[in-house]
Amino acid sequence: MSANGNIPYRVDEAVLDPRIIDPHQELVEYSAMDDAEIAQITRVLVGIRRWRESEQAVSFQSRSHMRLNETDMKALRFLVVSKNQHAIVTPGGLAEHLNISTASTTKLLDRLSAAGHITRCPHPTDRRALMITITAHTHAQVRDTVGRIHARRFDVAARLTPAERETVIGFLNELSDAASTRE
Amino acid sequence: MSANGNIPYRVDEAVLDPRIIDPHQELVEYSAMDDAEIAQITRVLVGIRRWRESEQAVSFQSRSHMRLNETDMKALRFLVVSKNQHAIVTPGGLAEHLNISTASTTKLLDRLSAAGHITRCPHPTDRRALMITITAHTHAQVRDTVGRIHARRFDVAARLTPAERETVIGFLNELSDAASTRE
DNA sequence: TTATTTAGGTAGCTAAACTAGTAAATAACC
DNA sequence: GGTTATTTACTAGTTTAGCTACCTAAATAA
Repeated sequence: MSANGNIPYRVDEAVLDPRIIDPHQELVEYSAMDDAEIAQITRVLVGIRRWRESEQAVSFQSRSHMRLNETDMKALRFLVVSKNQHAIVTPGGLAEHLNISTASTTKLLDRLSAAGHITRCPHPTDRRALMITITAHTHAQVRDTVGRIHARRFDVAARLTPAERETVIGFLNELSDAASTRE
Repeated sequence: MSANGNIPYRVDEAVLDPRIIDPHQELVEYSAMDDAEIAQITRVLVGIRRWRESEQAVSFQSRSHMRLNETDMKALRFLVVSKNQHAIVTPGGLAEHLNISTASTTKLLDRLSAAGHITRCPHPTDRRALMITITAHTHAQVRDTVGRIHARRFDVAARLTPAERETVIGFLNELSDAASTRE
């Protein structure tokens, strides 16, 4: 395991090294830096991990509250968004969005329909197709959940100064670029 | 749906409003702000979403490369981390970490064992229990993957100035706090 | 008008979770 | 010290949610 970019790294026997950087004992060495700087960078990485974990926890909570699996929840979110856009959702379109087969989508719609979350209606123009409509109650429920999360993020971003926002935007974009680069 | 914090929000009919804030047409109104500020905040939110998506993509890539499902990969990561900490992993401990039953863990270990990723060894002190050890090849492989991701994040954080890092740390921590607060 | 494609559904299969119950080892209690 | 309770991993059988293959009706292309 050698350097893969401009940072040499090592992730092993971390517990033997005084510069432990996160709760899971991963270690990145960067010899040109002093300990204080490494400690600060470590706090960034811990922040990333902590945020990811809290996001997962929130998503799990809302799903288990509505007794839905991940795909079914994703389907409902898609339906809410599509309704906002006045777009018609068909089983085929849903299958494409969720990356599952149309057969699995049939089962998914059976589940959501049985639970009273959606109804299958005739498509206004294509008599082969269906129009999936989310029920009023479920629409309000999902919209509220999504909106709450969104409002919280908005709130956090709103409290930053414009300059701080640019810093955060740059950081997030670099993280995304770094993650998607396969060298 | 009324205000839940200090930001009133609305997530509906977004397409009818000029201040659309993200690709999924969710909308947060904040009447005290001008459009430029809202646009900037929107870029923060888009950055968050984009990063999440790229993280998922990377995780999926590494899993499909090793032909593992999410739980199995999580198990291997846990084994690597535990090895770094010189901690013994038992099937029971693994079940607890993964939030699955011990029966499911037995099957999981069968899969990982058949693929040559782990071996079941006798526990050094408890003759009922097992000690799960990750094979050298798999250990190196997983460690490398995790290390690479980690190194990239480290690299991005390292390129920030100390002041920028504090901004990012504060932002991430506030996001985590906001997500985990259930009011 | 005929042939092909498209949309959604059915049937049956599989992976990976679950619950219930088992044998062996260990811990707790008189 | 011997009996009882608990813990550990496992087996067996069930459930959930995906898949492929195939079907019918409707729309579209030749």
